[in-house]
Amino acid sequence: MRMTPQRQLVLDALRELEHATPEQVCRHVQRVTPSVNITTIYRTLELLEELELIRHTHLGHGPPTYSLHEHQHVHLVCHRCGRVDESPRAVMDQLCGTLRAAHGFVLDAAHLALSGTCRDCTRETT
Amino acid sequence: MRMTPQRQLVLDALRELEHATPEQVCRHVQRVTPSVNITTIYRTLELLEELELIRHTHLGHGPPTYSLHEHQHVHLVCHRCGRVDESPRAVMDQLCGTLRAAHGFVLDAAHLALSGTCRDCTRETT
DNA sequence: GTAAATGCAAACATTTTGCACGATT
DNA sequence: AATCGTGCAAAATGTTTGCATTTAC
Repeated sequence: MRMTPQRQLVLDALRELEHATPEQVCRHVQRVTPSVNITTIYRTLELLEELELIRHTHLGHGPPTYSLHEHQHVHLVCHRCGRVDESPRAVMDQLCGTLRAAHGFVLDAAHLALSGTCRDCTRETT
Repeated sequence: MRMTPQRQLVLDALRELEHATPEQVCRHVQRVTPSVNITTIYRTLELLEELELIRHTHLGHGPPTYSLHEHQHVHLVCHRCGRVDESPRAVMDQLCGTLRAAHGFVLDAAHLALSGTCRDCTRETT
């Protein structure tokens, strides 16, 4: 496989943005090289994910967000304001064990976000 | 607000299907009344959700799935075979407390699914 | 009768595919 | 030269909107 400029640009973008949708990666890449097509972004993200250099997370509504593979954490999405907070993977350890025991289900804590109401929005409600 | 046949049909569909995407609801409804348009399905689902009669869950890829509001549980989605398992809400209780203490984040356990590898797929890998 | 709800067509957003052209080895 | 990667256009998918018509109250 070849390390083309486009592929390097996508990796650089994710390193800088930490996590981003395909659209956001595209805009970031196009600031440096405007000719890069969004199709290439999609194909590159897919490829880099197969190589396990990156991974994607579903935050709920809207497109998935991609990040470097080592950038592992649990995402907490507020369904009122949309804010995305992060928590260390370890908060899921106990749940992880429970699900494995009860269902044989091996949890991938980082792939899906958790949804709820963030501190600020909770305060506003009361 | 009016209880139209279409709205009743959507509720009936969700009662029978337990959880379903807008597309699946539409197909189910159209078996009885083929004239119902998918636009109406979308609008009805949105309305019924505002009334808190139903809710939706993001299982990861693909469209959201809707279910009756009282039908609350945690969804476990296998990212290898796509199978969706269910677990009682209570398995999230401890995590729920941890997140509230650490982030002030009030978890909505049912809105997003958990992703991982199901028992069968885990067995196959080994 | 009136406001609300529906159906239809078209717009929209996101992602995927086919194919010809260009770059890399 | 052969293969792999890219850009472009078009298709596919999922969802939303505008508007005329119909329906429930």
